[in-house]
Amino acid sequence: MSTHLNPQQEQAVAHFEGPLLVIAGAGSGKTKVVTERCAELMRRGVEPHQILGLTFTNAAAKEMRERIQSQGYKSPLIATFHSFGAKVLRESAHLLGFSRNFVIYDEEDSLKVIRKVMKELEIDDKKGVAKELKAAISTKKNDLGLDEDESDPVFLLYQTKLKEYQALDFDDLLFLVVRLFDEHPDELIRYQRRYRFVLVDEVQDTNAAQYKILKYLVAKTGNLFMVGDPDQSIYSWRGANVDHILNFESQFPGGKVIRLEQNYRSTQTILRAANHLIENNYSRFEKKLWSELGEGELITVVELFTEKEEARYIARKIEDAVVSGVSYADIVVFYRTNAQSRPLEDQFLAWGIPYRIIGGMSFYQRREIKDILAFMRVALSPMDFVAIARTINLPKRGVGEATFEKLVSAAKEKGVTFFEILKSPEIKVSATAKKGLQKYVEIIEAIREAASGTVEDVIKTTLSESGYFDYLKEDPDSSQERKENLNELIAKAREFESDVEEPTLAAFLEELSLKSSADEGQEEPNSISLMTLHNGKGLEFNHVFIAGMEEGLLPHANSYGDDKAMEEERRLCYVGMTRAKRKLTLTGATFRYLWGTERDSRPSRFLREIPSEYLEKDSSF
DNA sequence: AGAAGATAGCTTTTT
DNA sequence: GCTATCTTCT
Repeated sequence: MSTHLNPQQEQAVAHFEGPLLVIAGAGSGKTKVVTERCAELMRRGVEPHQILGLTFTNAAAKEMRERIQSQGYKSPLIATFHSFGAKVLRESAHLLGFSRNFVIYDEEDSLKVIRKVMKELEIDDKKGVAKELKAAISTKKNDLGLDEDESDPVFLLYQTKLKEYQALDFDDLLFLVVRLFDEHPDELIRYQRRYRFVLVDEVQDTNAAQYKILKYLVAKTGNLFMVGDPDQSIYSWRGANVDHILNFESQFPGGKVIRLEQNYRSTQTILRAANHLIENNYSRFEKKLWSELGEGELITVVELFTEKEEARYIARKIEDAVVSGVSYADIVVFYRTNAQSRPLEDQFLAWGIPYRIIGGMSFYQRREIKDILAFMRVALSPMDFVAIARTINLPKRGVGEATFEKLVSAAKEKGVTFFEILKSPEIKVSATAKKGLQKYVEIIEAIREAASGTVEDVIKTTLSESGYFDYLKEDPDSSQERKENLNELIAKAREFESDVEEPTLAAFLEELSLKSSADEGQEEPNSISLMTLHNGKGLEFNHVFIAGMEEGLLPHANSYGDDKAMEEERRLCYVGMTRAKRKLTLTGATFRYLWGTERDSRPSRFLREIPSEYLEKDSSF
């Protein structure tokens, strides 16, 4: 075994069978322990295909795979929960009444289904209602909070429609796996036999459905290796439940707990400050992080006048750091809300500081990308009505909503597919609509034909057959940028073609639908990073700025009066602080434009919770 | 069917 | 103040 592990790490790596919970504090070498443990299992003769590693993000899964491979081992299956769910359901969804060619709906697609459901149930589609209903369904699925005889008409109709469209939403990728295991024990046994050892990263973020899947998978062997940190639980608003960690000992009697408390990332000053902050939380799993990396510099705290001043200050400090030899890539600016990026971007542009924004609007959510992907989806999954509705009149070819609805109900009545109706000679629609529909069928069939070739060809066929570039010219302001994005999509397809063993169109579409904005663009190497605190988890930087250390922002005003939410805000701040290796700077503004009006801001309570011995006020401006 | 005007939103969002 | 979506008008 490697000698570069500390005793606790070594103990975790050496663990063989039975349940183990590793409480891994920030910067305590968590990834190293997980990958070493995988390697150690294989050294002991466990085959790679007997191991399953589960993560929350594609990035984390990729990092683990690469680290295992770099040690000369074949990587086991390391997947996100959702892509694992998709994999299971591709094998077994027929048992639940779904084709194995189901499509995966993202938030936008699902919302369209909800709006359709609301229309049919005559629910007034006021602003935000659809989103609320979607969120309620999402919570139900993630919390496994469904009654035996679920009677919510919205939920029932929504699920019926998804099945009709042969589509699953993100939550179904977990929820239906649970249902599969509930209802088909023989299927469960297959997976239990396949994966003798299960590892989970960031277990503090698991929701009830994910936890149930874990418990199912290891029910026979108990070989569950969980790594997480309750102090970094920042997704409870998405259904994550820290109790899964806190109740580990009662859930897995005889399970072992190991704490990794030595931090290899931050200076003592930063770490002690973060420790003091988090100790203000009541519900915790007590642990004490320590570091040997020296005291280092004090944490700089500055209150500027406005958000513009704040951005200017940060820009100046970045330039100072760069002049003294720090590289741009070593610097990050965190904020609580995406809206805060605007003034920062303005200043960085003015100062010529190269930056990139992580998260935010995803490439794959852009309209032109979704349009083209929708065409391809229809070619592959002719029941995908969300994609059909999106493309049938794109570009405009005289097929309006009324015509579309007429056709849909006609198909339902006659019990034939939508495309059969389109081809049937007796459809009674206007002449223009008829012509348009004919054209549409031609487009889809051309794409379907191209689908036996490369993904790149399919995209090119889609673009030319649909006349999409001409359509883009209608809006000259945006056409150039959208065109570039589409070329980027072609480039990604090419990349996919060379990276993947079986680069089918279906595989391409699945990969894209499970990809997030944070997975993109590691390309620009020498630039600072801008991101929300949520997106910072798992990362580290030499210099960390946290902007907007103000009441109302961090902690966010929506957490006032809710102790649990307030503690999560504190953890969010803690996560941000513990990203810093050497230098941490906390900034805020006295006046801030928010929603169009200027508002007074008071410094964040979290600043007062950090002992002043670790802080220095900067008054050099 | 389509486009211009009106209105209500607005925290985070691994997938 | 910005912008995504809804309504209304042609």
